[in-house]
Amino acid sequence: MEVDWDAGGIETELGWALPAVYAGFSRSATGAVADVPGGPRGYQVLVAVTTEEPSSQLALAHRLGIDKTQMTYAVDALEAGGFVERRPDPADRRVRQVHPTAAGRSLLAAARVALRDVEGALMRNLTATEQIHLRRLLARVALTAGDPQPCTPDTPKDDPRP
Amino acid sequence: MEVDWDAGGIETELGWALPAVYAGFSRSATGAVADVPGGPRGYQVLVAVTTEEPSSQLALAHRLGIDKTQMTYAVDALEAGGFVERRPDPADRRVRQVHPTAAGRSLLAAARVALRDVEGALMRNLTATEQIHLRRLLARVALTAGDPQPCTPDTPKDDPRP
DNA sequence: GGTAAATCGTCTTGTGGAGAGACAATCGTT
DNA sequence: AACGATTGTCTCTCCACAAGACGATTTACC
Repeated sequence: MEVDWDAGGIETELGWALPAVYAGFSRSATGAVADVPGGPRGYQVLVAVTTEEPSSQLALAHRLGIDKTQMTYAVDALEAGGFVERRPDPADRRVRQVHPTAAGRSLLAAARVALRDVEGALMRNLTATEQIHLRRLLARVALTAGDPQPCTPDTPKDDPRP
Repeated sequence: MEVDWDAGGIETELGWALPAVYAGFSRSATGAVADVPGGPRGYQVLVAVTTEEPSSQLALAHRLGIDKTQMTYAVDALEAGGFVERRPDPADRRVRQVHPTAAGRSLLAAARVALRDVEGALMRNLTATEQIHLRRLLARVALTAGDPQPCTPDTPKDDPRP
């Protein structure tokens, strides 16, 4: 179950490991958040609206990296289940602030627990410390992954081959 | 540019970081391997056939995690460009072994260099050591990510979502 | 030895999600 | 009050993906 890093096989490719991990996570996570209306998308919306200041659906969509048209469906599903509610912004009646309800907060707490179990199962051959490291490294990369190729002339050109 | 890990925001979710990193990588990598017929899929096939023993297309598809029908298209595109060739297996004439040509090996070498640059740009706010750590951790998780839920007796299996 | 079942690779077809565009409602500016 | 800009929703199209069918070939069984 070890990887030969000098052979240059398919395991050493980010283009193989990243989709593989993502596919495995999606498969498990979809079941873990099955109770959340809208599926994984609805879960993300629920996390954002409970941990951040209320903003417009458009800003929310841009932050979560999804299309604005899909945001409509996700909020529709959550609102139909009574987990969030749309409130017209008193300052700008075009925007609909999305607020979580008490049921939404409890649903999020339950889903979070189920998701943590799934994530632990996904990274089961990593130690607890390594899991934390992987989470932090991924989050830091994701922070700049959305920017479309900035011209960084000072990018270190050293060989990142393990 | 730092993450507040105690707030439980969206940045702390694997379900946010993983798709974000994967989307950023796909966007950049698609351009880096644009010269490879078949795109990213063709690149993966090229890596596999040059670093592993020749096997059937079906085994190759299962190893790369792609569908057998797509493997046909990928090999078709690579063969049309003269980068791989199908050889009938002398032991079993049903299977077609996929062998790389000299042009395929040089194309792979060039694409690998371009891909390493793209990957370095993606992880540009990580040190070289951290990049190596991330690669290894991802690869180790990916090794078991394909197995469908091996030993989690406390997870309810009653959710076959469509 | 002959026949039936199984396997590999290819082709055709259906399906689901994702994104672009249009449209009504609303705000800011002049 | 009039015009352009922005937000949220709806509709449409496109495309990647997978399931099934089919010919070619091998293996198992009688």
